[in-house]
Amino acid sequence: MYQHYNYWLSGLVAYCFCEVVSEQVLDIMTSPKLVKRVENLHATLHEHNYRYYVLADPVISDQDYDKLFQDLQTLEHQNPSLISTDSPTQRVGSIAKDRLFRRVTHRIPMLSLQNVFDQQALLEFDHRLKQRLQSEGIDCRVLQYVCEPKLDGVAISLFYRQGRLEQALTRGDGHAGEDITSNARTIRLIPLKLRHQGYCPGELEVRGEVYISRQGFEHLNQQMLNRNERVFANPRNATAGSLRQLDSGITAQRPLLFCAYSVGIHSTWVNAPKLHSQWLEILVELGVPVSRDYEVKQGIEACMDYYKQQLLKRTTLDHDIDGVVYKIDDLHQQQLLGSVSHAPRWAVAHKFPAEETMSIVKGVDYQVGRTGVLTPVARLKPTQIGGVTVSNATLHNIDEMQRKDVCVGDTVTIRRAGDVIPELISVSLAKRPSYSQPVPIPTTCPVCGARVVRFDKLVALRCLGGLSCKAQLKQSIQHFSSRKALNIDGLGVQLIEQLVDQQWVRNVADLYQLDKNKLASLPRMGMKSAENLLTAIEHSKQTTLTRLIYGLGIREVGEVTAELLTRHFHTLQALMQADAAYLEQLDGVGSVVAQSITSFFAEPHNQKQLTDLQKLGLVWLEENPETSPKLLQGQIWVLTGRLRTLSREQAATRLRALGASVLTQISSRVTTLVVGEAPGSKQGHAEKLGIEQINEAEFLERLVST
DNA sequence: TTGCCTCGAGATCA
DNA sequence: CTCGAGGCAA
Repeated sequence: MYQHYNYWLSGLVAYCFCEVVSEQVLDIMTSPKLVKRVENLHATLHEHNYRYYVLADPVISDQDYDKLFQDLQTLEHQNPSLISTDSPTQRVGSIAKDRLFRRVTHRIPMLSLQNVFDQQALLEFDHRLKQRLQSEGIDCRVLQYVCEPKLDGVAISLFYRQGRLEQALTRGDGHAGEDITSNARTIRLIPLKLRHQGYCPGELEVRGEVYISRQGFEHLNQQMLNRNERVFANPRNATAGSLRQLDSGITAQRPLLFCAYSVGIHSTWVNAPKLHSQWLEILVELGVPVSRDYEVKQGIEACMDYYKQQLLKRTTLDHDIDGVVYKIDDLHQQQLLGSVSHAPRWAVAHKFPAEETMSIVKGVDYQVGRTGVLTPVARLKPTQIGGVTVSNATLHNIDEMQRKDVCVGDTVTIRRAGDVIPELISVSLAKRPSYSQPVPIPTTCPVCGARVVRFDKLVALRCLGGLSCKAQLKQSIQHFSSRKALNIDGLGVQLIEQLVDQQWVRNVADLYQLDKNKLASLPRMGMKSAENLLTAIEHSKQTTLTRLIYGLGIREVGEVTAELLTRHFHTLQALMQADAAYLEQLDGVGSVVAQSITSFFAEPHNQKQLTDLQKLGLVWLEENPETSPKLLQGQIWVLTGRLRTLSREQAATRLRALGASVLTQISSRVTTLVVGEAPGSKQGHAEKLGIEQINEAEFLERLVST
């Protein structure tokens, strides 16, 4: 630990130096001898770093290392032209100029992992894989897995070009993450330059976890305490917080560690590995740290042994792990298995049982959601669990609450499900106090007093107050102004609360008639804030049909459906006139959604709302400019039979991307029918109506040419 | 659901 | 200095 600490200090020294150096514009003639000397120092320091961090087998003392490090610094200081970006002294750059981290798309998405919590689910996982592989003609009575501990930190991706660290990204939503290169460079376990240049692929993306050791965490918090700053709640938050610093000088002072667990994009070469475990070995040779605890196992039973072994080992480790991960070792098998939307099929996280704690139910409140659904929420005596304080736990619905038999005053067991959402597991009847009362089921809304009903067969209670219920109104407005809807910047929950309570806003249209002076009179609002808000509101008047449809908060209509409706109808007028039967024909719209849409627009009150918005100057683009050009815009396509090259879902997605609507039934409005193998009755139907029919080859041709 | 960082702006005190 | 909003990660 303290050895690591010495190295961070060296990092600090480097920080001071490069600040000075960058201001000098010296251009001293450099002798070949000097160049050689600097190169040697680079190589030596990289080698010692590698031995220290990756192999955990240093061959020189810290003092000697620091001496070499300082030699290099002195040389670079005297000869700035010799400083290269992968020099061991260049870990800390300057403060990020552009105040936000740039968003960058991952070339291969960073998926998350399926989780299992017990042996049963794990056996099913293994069984599924065998079946899938067998159907691909692979003999696989025993699957070979790579087992490794699952570190509890923050996932990142490192991109190396010609062996040099070029870009570091956070995982983000898996699709795109943030560019944290300057912060990643300060982590000493992350090589700026890979070893064995000749052998390493030209492009290599390393994926792994940034984390903090328990000791490092204690030490950091002690430091924060000494400086009178706030301490971190747990190592993971400290890690995430450190990576988000705009000043990488601060990141450099944090005891961040790194451990790689896989490879993303990479150039291929003759001896490219065939196994995941071979990749891990290559990473070690390239100087990238990987877990020392990984093992290759034959069959899922062996994996379970590994799990038990790691579970025992857990407490002795210097860092948090929340489970172990099993991956199919054979890369070809991985490829055959492929992925589902959010996770690869060939890997699974076997999670350790979540930490459980006792707490006391101080009360149960009912929360009223945007659509009026009442959700019981247990208010708990604040309790530490897994490094955070939990004081609320949702009980989901009345059935759930009654099944668990929750009473006020009960002592209960809680845990964080999936390590995120607090969950009330059970009540301890033995500890139930005599005064405890069952939680009353409300018959009226706790917010507006309107009648509460429970529709047949539905578990949910619903407040009938509609928008005259303040809770529903507040949430509708929040939804309307949210980023993906009308995007009114600066209109947060607190402000909405006040606007509604003052009765200045009774519906979304009222937002467009707010008075600046009145606004400025609110607490924590001044002239400046009021002006900014009004500008943001004004700005939101120019919007798109998709945003408007989504923002209206029609039940069952989210982002995706809103986009779908825009693509198909193009105008609000057309959407409002569509009947349920027609809507249901749209691929992606079922009877429930169709019903929701028609009943929303049938409501006179909603119709008035829309005309009011228009009168107040709201305009929307009926084509969606936020997506690529639509060459099949306005066309309606139907698919029949089996396609050889694409799944039907893939084909539909491609068509929609080009602006076409995809329906499941033939009608006179359909423009084109794609006929695959073994077509159904749709073909005959289309024939009668004289609709254009094309086969798979023509279809593919059309996809490329448009 | 909680905790963290950053930003802008209001509040407070000298 | 403090707060609210917004964004991010698990």
